Amino acid sequence: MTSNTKPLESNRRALNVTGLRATSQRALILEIIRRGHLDADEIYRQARGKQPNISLSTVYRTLRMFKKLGLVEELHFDEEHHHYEVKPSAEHHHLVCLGCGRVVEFQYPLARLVKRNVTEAKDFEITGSEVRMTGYCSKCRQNKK
Amino acid sequence: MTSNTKPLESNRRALNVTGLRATSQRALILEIIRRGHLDADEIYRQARGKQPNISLSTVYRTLRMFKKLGLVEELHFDEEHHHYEVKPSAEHHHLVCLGCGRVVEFQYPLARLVKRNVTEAKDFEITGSEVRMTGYCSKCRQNKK
DNA sequence: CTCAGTGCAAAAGCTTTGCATAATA
DNA sequence: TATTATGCAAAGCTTTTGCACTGAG
Repeated sequence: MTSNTKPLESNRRALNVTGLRATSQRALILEIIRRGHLDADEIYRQARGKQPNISLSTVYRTLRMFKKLGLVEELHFDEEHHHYEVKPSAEHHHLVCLGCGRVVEFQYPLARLVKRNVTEAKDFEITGSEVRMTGYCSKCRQNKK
Repeated sequence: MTSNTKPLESNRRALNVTGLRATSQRALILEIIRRGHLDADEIYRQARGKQPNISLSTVYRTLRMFKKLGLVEELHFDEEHHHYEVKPSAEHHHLVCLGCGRVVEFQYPLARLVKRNVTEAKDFEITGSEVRMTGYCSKCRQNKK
């Protein structure tokens, strides 16, 4: 492994902060997740491009680890696989196009709004929210016509 | 109170409308889903109480079928299993307590609100939404103290 | 009588785990 | 050096599928 990149270095530092050992696998996986919403297998495939020996178990173990540490978030875009993304600082949500599969993120303080306006939520401490709205983007609607 | 007039019978009729054959298994499964959010295995277990020969495959096949027909909706309360509920007429959402696992439903026109206020959603045709907010109910917060 | 639907067993995913080896602090 | 993390293979779950049989229409 000679081809080094800067982002991996900063990921290493991010890992050190957590008290975990900063292995090349973890730095690499974190780097890959930063690039988008991926499921375990896609992460594995991309990771093998840089580190051919990496194993799927490591990917899963690392993902579970990151999730527990709050470094990444697990999403449910489709019914099959979990997807992961680095945990964003601000509450944000997803629009998923059923036509092309594109995922659009948007920010909106829905949790706060729900807490304010929904009786059932008033005595509930909301710590996380996953909002996934599905439908069709303008392009796909045009194509269907 | 509730019409004890053979719910299975009315489910049969609901099935006939769809063009499917109204088997006893399908009527039973639909009846069980009406009673709450359950995953495939729980549905299977309950179904076997009434029909000991029913198979897990039938449960899965039926669930997939119902989902395709829009009779039931698939939810993702935990990371492990899919849960199902009969498709509600009004848009509604879920609060999931991470302490006791209780699921509270609430109604609020979030899709409309998002469509109105979120730029990214303006040219998006929203056909469905799954909103799942997690946290701790008042009881569990007290217990933690 | 026909063919969609079922039960059973086997297969196919996705994810986790046990254990010996390798790498980090 | 003392552990922690990894790779590999095997096991564990949930879900799907092939096939002969059953039952609804």
